[in-house]
Amino acid sequence: MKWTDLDDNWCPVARTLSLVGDRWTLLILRDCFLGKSRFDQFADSTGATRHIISDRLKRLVEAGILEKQAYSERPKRYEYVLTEKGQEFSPALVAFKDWGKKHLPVRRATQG
Amino acid sequence: MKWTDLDDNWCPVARTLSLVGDRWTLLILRDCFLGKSRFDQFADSTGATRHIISDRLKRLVEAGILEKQAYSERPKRYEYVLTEKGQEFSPALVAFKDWGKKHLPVRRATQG
DNA sequence: CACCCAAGTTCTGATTTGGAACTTAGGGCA
DNA sequence: TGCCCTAAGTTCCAAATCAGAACTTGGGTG
Repeated sequence: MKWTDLDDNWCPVARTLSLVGDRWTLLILRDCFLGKSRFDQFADSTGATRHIISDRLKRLVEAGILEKQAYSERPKRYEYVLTEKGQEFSPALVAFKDWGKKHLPVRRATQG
Repeated sequence: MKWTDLDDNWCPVARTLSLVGDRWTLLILRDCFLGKSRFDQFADSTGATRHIISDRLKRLVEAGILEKQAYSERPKRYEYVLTEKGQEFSPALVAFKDWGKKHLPVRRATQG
């Protein structure tokens, strides 16, 4: 079964997972909620390869969760910002955060 | 970067994702909240291969999110039930459900 | 004995990922 | 003009993961 085969599943959880059901996608969304918006920020912050960042941003834009906006014209440069649909995803990340804080205490410091 | 390299990340969302940050793991947890508990139920319901189910159940048990309980002695048979730690993950799945219901209407019926 | 069940494990080929280098379209400055 | 810098990707190949099907284990049933 492929990733996107879940997009018409009867279950809304499964449909949601067909879009955001992977580590890197969710980390990118976390970064968006932390105010990050640029390609290199996502790459540095998540630790994913540029290849993955590129792919995931494409999916998120297609899904209408992020919007690609030019912030510079001559060198064309884009940033990615949450749409309203994307903003409304915050309860899920908050739930992840709360669960992680309670059940997965950090053992040693790492850079984010 | 590997899966489990996130388990000591400063961010609780990242640490949570190191355990449950994939499609199949989250679908298995959804099934648990729907009352399912057996290997074949997970395989049938999620559409993941038996290989994946086996691997994910192992991780979830190791992480203390599920507990393996024998429900038959002679043929030894096990089922998987949510621990309290697992139960407390429900807000995240509820958030996924709500978001999916609102933003990803189903287009055609599929079997779950 | 032949066939069925549940819970896995094993196998092989296909897909995805990781990591590093490269590209594109300029800007700064000597 | 030449050289290095930035930001946003793309490309390459080897390594890891996955899909799908078959097989295994330890019984039970007719």
